[in-house]
Amino acid sequence: MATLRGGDLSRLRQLNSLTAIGTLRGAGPLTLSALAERTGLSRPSMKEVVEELMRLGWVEETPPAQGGMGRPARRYRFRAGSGHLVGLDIGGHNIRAALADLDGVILAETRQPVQPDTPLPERLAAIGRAVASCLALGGKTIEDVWVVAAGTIGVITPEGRIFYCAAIPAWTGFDLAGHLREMFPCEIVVENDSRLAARAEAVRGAARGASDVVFLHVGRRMGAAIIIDGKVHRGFGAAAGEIAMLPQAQLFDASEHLQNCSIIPEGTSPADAAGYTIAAARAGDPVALAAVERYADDLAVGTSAMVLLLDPQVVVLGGGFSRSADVLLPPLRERLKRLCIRMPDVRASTLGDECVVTGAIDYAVAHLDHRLFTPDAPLPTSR
Amino acid sequence: MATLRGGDLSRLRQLNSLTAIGTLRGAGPLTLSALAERTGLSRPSMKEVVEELMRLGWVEETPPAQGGMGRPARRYRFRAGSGHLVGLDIGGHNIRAALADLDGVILAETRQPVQPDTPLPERLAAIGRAVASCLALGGKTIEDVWVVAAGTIGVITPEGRIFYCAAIPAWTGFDLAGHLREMFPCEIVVENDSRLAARAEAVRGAARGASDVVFLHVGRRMGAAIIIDGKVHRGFGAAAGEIAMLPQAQLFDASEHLQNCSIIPEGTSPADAAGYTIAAARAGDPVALAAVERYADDLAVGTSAMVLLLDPQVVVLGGGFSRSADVLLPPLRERLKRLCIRMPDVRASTLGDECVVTGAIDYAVAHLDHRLFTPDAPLPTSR
DNA sequence: GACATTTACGAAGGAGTGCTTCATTAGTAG
DNA sequence: CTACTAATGAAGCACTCCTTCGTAAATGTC
Repeated sequence: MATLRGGDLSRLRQLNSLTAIGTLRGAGPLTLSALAERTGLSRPSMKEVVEELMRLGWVEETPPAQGGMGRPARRYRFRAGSGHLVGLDIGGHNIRAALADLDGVILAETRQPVQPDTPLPERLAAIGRAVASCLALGGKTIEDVWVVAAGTIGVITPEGRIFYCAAIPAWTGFDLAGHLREMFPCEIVVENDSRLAARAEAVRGAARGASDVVFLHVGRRMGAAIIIDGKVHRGFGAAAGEIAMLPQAQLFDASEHLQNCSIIPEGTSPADAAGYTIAAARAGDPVALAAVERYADDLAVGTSAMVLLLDPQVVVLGGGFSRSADVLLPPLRERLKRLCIRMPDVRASTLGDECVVTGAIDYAVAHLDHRLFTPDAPLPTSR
Repeated sequence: MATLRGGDLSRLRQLNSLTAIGTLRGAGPLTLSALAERTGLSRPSMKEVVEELMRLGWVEETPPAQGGMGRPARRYRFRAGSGHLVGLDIGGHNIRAALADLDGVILAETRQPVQPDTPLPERLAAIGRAVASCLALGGKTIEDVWVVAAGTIGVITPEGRIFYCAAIPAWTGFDLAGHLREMFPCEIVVENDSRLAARAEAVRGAARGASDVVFLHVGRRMGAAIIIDGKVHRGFGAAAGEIAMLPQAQLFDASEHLQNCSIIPEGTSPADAAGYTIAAARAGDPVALAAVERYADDLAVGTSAMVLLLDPQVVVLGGGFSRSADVLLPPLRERLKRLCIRMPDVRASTLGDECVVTGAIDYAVAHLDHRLFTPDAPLPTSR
C-alpha cells in the first residue's frame, strides 16, 4: 500500500505500453491480435499502443508469418537491438566481459587474465581492454551501450564502492562505480558477484522459475546469495549473504578438507588440489572419499542454516566446485535431508564459468526494466 | 514484470479508489482538497471517487473541523466500523482473542487459560469461549466479523493445517483452519505465531518502518521470523524461520543456561526459573551474570548467522525473555558487534504479551488489503 | 450590520483512452 | 473465378480525468 499512487489517463496508457513491451519481450514476434488477446486490451487500443511504441523505437515490425489462412497479419517484436548492455565479471584471476542486446541475448564474450595482486591501474586497463575487445567482437561501439553492469568479489555499498574485499588486496575501499563511470559514458551498476550468479541461475539456469532460492558459491572461496520472492536480496547495507564469515556455519574453511587432503601429490598447485581429491573420490579412493564426506559435513551445516531459516524452493550449488556436483551433491543431499524440516530441491549450476558475467547482463536487463516500469521514468526515446 | 497487466478505464478508477482508501486509512479524516493533493488527482475527480466509495460504504463523512478560515470543508474518513476482525493467539498456556475494526484498532481483548496437554475438544471449546466473550465485550456478533486470523505454535502449511508442533502434543497434523471454518462463518487465515509477532513489531512495534527485520523470539522456546522488503517471509513450504532446529545455531538449548542456573532455589517452577536468574544478574550476582553471558554467547551465534545472511536493518528481541532486555541486550549487542559485518539496530519488543494477537489482527488487515488491492477482487459492497 | 477575504463546492466544457461495430482488404481453398 | 478466412482501418460511443469559472459558507474588518 505504501507506494500506491493515483493516476492520470496517461498513466494508464503508460501501463499498457509497458505491458505490451513486457509481453513482446517474453514471447517473440506477435501479431496485433495475439498481443491484444494476451494483454486483455482490444485490438484497436493495442494498435495505437504499438504505433506509439514504434514511433519511440521500442518495437519493430517483422515479416508476416507464412502459410496461414486469411489475410496475413503484421507481426511486431521488441526492438532488442535498439540498445546494448555490457556485463563484467571482475574476478581475482580473470576479467570477463559480455555484450548483449536488450533481451539479454549475449552477442560476444571475452576474457582477460589478471592476478589477484595485479596493481589497480593495470587491473583497470585490463577491464578497458576486455570491454573494448568485446565491443569490437560484437561490431559495436561504447556509444551503443546503455548500461554497464559489473560484478566483483566483496561487500559492495549501494553506491558501488567496495566496502571490503579479502581476495583482491587493492580492492578494499575502491570506488569501482566511480572509476567505471569515468571510463564508460553510460549508466554503471555494480553488484556482488555471488548475487549476480544467483540471478543468472534464477533467470536462465538451474533455478529458472523459482522465486525462493538459496545460491551457494562453493569453491576455494565460499559465498552465498539469496533470492526471496523473485528478487535478489541485497540487505539493508548491501551486505547480505556473508554467512560464511561465521565460524559456526562451518563454511569458511570447508574447502580445506578437499585442498589439504593427504593424498594430494606435493607440488600440486592450490588451484588443482581440490580437483585432485574429487577425482580420486570419484575413482573410489577411500581417503579422498572420507575428505569429501567431511567437506559435505561442513557444507551441510551452513546450508541447512539457510534452508531452515528461509525454506527455499531450490538450493543451487555454483562456483568452481559445482563442476564436481556428481560427487558432492549426493552426500550433501543426504545430510540436508536429515537436518532440514522441508527438503528443497538441490541442484548444480548449469551455467559454469560464465555464470557471473551472464548474471551481470541479467542485472543490467533488470535495471533497465526497473527504470522502464517505474512510473516517474517515462519511455525514453531510443533509436 | 510478471504480473503487470494492461487495463481498462475502470481499472484506473479502481486504482484511484484504492489509493483514496489507502490514503484515508493512513491519515485519518481528510478534506477533499487534502485528499486530492495527496493522491495527485484533481479535486473533481477525487470527489467522484469519494462519492462512489461512500455509496459502497467504504468511506463516511465526519463533522467538519472547527476554527479555520473560509468555508468549512467536508471531511471524510475510512469507515473502519463497516467490518470487524478477530485475532487469535492459540498458545500452550493461554488462548488470547482480540476484536478490532478494519483499521486494526483493537476494541476488546480476552484471555482463556489452557494447558499444553488440554485435549483437543476442550481446546477448541476454549477458543470458542475466548472469541465469544471478546465479541460480547466489544458489543458485536460473529456476523459483524469479516476475518478471523489465528496464530499458533508450529509449522503451518499454506492451507492452515498444522504440519508439526512440539509444544502442543495434540496439535501435529490438526486441520486448524478447517475446524475454525466450521466454528466461524467468515474468512479464516492461520499463521505461525512468531511470524505474527514479527508483523506486529514491524507494523506498530519496535521495528515500525523498517523493511528488513529479523525477529527473534526468545523464551523457553526459541523461534525466529524474518521480514524482507516489508513482507513477512513464509518460505516455499511455509517453514521459514526454523533455524533453531539446527544444533550448530546454538539457539535450541540456549535458555538452559538461564533455567538451570545453580543459584535457582529448589522448587522454583520452570516458568519462573529464568526470571530468577535474570533478576539475580540484574542485582550483580556473579554466577547469574556468568549464566547470562553464556546465554548471550549462544544467542549471538544463531542471531549473527541470520544477520550475516540477511543484513537486516533491525533485530527485534521478542518473547518472554524480552522483558529482561535491560540485562540481555547489552551482552548480545557486544557479541554481535564482533561477529557481524554491519551491525544492525538491536531492539527489544515494545508490545509484550499481546504481541501475537496484535500481529494476528495486523495479518487480518493485510489479508483484507491484499484482497482489496488485488485487481480481480473489486470493492465488495459493505455496510 | 455591510463588506472583503478565504476556502470549499458544484457544474460545464474539453481532452485522452479504450471499446464495439462494420465495411474493406489480402490472402488461401476449391 | 468464387467462397471463405482473418486482419485492417475508420466511425461512433462511453468513461475518466482535467481545467475553469461562478456560487456558497464561513471568518475578519470597518
